[in-house]
Amino acid sequence: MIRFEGNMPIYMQIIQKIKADIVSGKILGGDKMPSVREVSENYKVNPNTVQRVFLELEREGITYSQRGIGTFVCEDDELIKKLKTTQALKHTKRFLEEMKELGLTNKEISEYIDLLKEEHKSEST
Amino acid sequence: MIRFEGNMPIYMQIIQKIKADIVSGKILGGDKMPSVREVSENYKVNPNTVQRVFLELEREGITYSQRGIGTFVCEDDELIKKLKTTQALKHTKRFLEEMKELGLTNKEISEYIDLLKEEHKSEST
Amino acid sequence: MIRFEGNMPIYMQIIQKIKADIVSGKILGGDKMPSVREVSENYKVNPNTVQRVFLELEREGITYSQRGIGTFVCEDDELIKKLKTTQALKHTKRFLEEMKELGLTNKEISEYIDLLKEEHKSEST
Amino acid sequence: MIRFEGNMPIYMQIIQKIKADIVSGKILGGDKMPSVREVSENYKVNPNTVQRVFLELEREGITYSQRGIGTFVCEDDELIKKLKTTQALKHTKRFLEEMKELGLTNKEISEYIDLLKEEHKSEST
DNA sequence: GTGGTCTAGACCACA
DNA sequence: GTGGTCTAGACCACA
Repeated sequence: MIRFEGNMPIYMQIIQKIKADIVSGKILGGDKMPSVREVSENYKVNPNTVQRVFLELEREGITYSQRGIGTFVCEDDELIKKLKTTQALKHTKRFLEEMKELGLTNKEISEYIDLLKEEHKSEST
Repeated sequence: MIRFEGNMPIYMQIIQKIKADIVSGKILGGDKMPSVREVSENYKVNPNTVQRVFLELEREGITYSQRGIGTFVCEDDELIKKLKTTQALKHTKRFLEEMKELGLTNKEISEYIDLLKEEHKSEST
Repeated sequence: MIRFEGNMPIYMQIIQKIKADIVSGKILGGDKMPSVREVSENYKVNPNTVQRVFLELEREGITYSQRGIGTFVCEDDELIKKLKTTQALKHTKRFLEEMKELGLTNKEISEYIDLLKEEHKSEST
Repeated sequence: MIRFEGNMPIYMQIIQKIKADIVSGKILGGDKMPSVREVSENYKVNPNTVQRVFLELEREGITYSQRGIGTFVCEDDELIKKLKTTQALKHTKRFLEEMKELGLTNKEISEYIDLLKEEHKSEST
């Protein structure tokens, strides 16, 4: 169960959750996804919202749907790996740009990361 | 000139840009800010949007306005330092969350950063 | 084995394939069609779907079923020729509509065809 | 005003119409699109349906939206040209495959096209 | 005014 | 049962 946060729209939070599950191997290539109705009940969210999630995932090539049968995770493992790398690079690039913009040096950036890494450890689930 | 990106609302992007300019010393404590109209023309943006930016900056205590004279950057150096730290922590926290969600270890995160740090150096402005 | 494509429903794709096989002479008039179960296993498809395919083919007079014996391709050569023409016209009409909609002239349409005809030759099966 | 046809979903028909208008130059790069509400009233269609149309066009990079301002056609003329070529090639490829599947020769294919080209002329708007 | 998100709910094609 | 389309309508952030 997700607790939906702040400003990010619900459908995006669900997308992120699913992507994370795929990328981290909780959901495997070829797996059948739960149906729109199941996800909708599971997250207490309108089916249309889930529909949108599935549409988006399909458009990104992460899943494919077969009418009357269900929605499946793409079997192309390469694509999934690429997804992970692409996402990671995107986040890192953005982060570095933001930090540089504040006038921080590489060294200072590393210090901030080390600082919060520790916190993450101690409060980790 | 900013090229406005993706989903982040324009007013937030301008706020972030101004904060970065203050924190990195491009704009100094006590400096007069350009007028709403100037910023609006400069960025080709609706004056209402700039108005909102100024309101928010003032609410956060980063600027103060003097009726009929203009808006000025707060002279409190402490506050500016704090602003720098706050922003840096915010970016770092978000970044680590995103990377963890992809299932990346601390070590992998560091590798991504080191990878892009290098690029930043070579193509640096 | 067919790889089912995009949006066209599976049952239609199978119908089209069978029609093409009849029209091109791979299946001959009077031939016994494989059973629903065979087709279903062959294409890894739900028997209901195949049932629907057979129903439709029979409705169009392309096949006829004999209870307890099986389904047979119609022996009427005229009908098969007509089928060929009908299908060809259908495809052509649709194609021309799509191309016109893009604002292409007759000349440009011919150029596209000549271009791809060549490719088809060189990589032909 | 479009009269919506047969099986193709309304939102796709609107997308096709808009793409055709862009590709044929009726709508130019940089133009502001009519608002969701306007299109919705214009076509007597639910705003959500139009929303979906705009989403799709944006995802394909054909338009971009600015919150609170409106939706605009992408200014990249190259992209629009590419769109035209891509679409044309896609249609042609599919068409040739279908016709080959019927066992038709290149010459026969050309004959079908010439046949219908004529009709298109005589009944053209 | 303009786009974005979400709910509620109907109806359909397909398997 | 499963996904796909569409309507009606609310509420919001943004400009």
